[in-house]
Amino acid sequence: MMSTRKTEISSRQRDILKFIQCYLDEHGYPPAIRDISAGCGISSTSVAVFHLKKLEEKGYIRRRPDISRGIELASASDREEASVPLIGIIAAGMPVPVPSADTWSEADSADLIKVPRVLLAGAENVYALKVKGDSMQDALISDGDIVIMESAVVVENGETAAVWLKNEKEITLKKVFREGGHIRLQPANKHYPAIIVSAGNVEVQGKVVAVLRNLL
Amino acid sequence: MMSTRKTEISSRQRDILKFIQCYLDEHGYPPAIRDISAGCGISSTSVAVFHLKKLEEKGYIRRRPDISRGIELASASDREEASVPLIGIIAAGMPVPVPSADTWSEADSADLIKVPRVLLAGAENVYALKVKGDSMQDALISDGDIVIMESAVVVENGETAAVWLKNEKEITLKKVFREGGHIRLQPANKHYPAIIVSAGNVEVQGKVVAVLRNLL
DNA sequence: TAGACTACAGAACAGTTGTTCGATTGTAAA
DNA sequence: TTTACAATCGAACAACTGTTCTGTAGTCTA
Repeated sequence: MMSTRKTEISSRQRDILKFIQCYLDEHGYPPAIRDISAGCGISSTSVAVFHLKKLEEKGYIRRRPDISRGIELASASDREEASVPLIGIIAAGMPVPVPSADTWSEADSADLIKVPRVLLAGAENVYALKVKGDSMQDALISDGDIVIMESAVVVENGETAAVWLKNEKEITLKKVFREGGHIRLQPANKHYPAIIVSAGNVEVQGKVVAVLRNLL
Repeated sequence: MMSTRKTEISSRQRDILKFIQCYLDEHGYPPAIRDISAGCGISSTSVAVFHLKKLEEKGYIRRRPDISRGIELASASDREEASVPLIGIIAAGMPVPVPSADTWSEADSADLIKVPRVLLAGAENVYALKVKGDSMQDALISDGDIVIMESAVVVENGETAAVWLKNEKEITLKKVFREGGHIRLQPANKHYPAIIVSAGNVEVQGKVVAVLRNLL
């Protein structure tokens, strides 16, 4: 019963795990077994293999047999971020840019921004817009914010969307509720009033997935 | 003069570059030359080597000679995100958790969140807090938002900080301005009034670096 | 004490992988 | 046409690297 529990690892194993993370950070590719041995002061590759097996059993890493440097961290840091194209700006009196089919295939790395994948919650066909002006403070959105959008022309009740009001010729970010022929647009800031508009006056431009704000 | 300019790459080279990115995304380690050949429909490793040299000359990748899978992307996607410890919640009537010295050394991967490094703008000693309640809507911050903070006890004029008001026993996020003995706390939402407090009543808990909001 | 387990070392083997050389083809410039 | 160069193929070599085997040593438990 004194045996190590599944999630517990020895100090040597923690060393190795940390070394792998650092090496990956520094080089962009994983270390070879001999790199690990040397880096952790182990004088035999078999010892590294031994601990690597433990780490794999305990779920900290994954390995591909017979593949050089085929070590993956279970906390797969790479998979936890996505590249999203920044395709334009969003402001009150302006329709939002609409992503074209090849927005995502043409990797114009200049306009790609990194977003933690957890923020995306599995959404696909996402793109980013930079907010211009203070017209969306009722949506708790500030000038300079980055809004992550998902392509959509319909939204579920209660979801936040970028809505184009045809009559007013205005873009607004609000929670959308269908209510008997009319549509209620509810600001995120509860101190602001909801507005009721006719279904024909609204055009959903996309769902709001996330908001990034940089204060520095 | 018709020769390819430095930044231009052939379609084959773009293919290879894209393949490397995808492979890295999928596996967590770079492809071997033979993986590239197979993945791009090239039947000789020397052709891949040939194009890899071009890509390196043009600055798109870096290579380590004689190292298996020793390919680094110049756009170092890995270096573009940071892990930030999520150490607690922030709410109106509660002092914010203060990070201890070993908050950053003890990698409790459970409470680490990934943040694009561009959002950090070089800030160090950053930590994350989850916002509880709607008390900070004047700061354009919503219930459920993640606030990225930087340890600091002093702030420059105009910077946004988490401020503890001793008399009111309340946390608030505001822009801080020193104005002749007093301090003006300015909400991000311009429709809300600034408040003036005595210097002795404020205690800066940290700078606000960024805000993440997930609507889905 | 014997048995089981963890941790380590050294070495040999085999598979993976980077490198290099020679040869071929197509296009564009001299 | 000749020359130059980009792009390709095939094959062989050498280095890198993962795997495995044989030992040794220390600790804990029955």
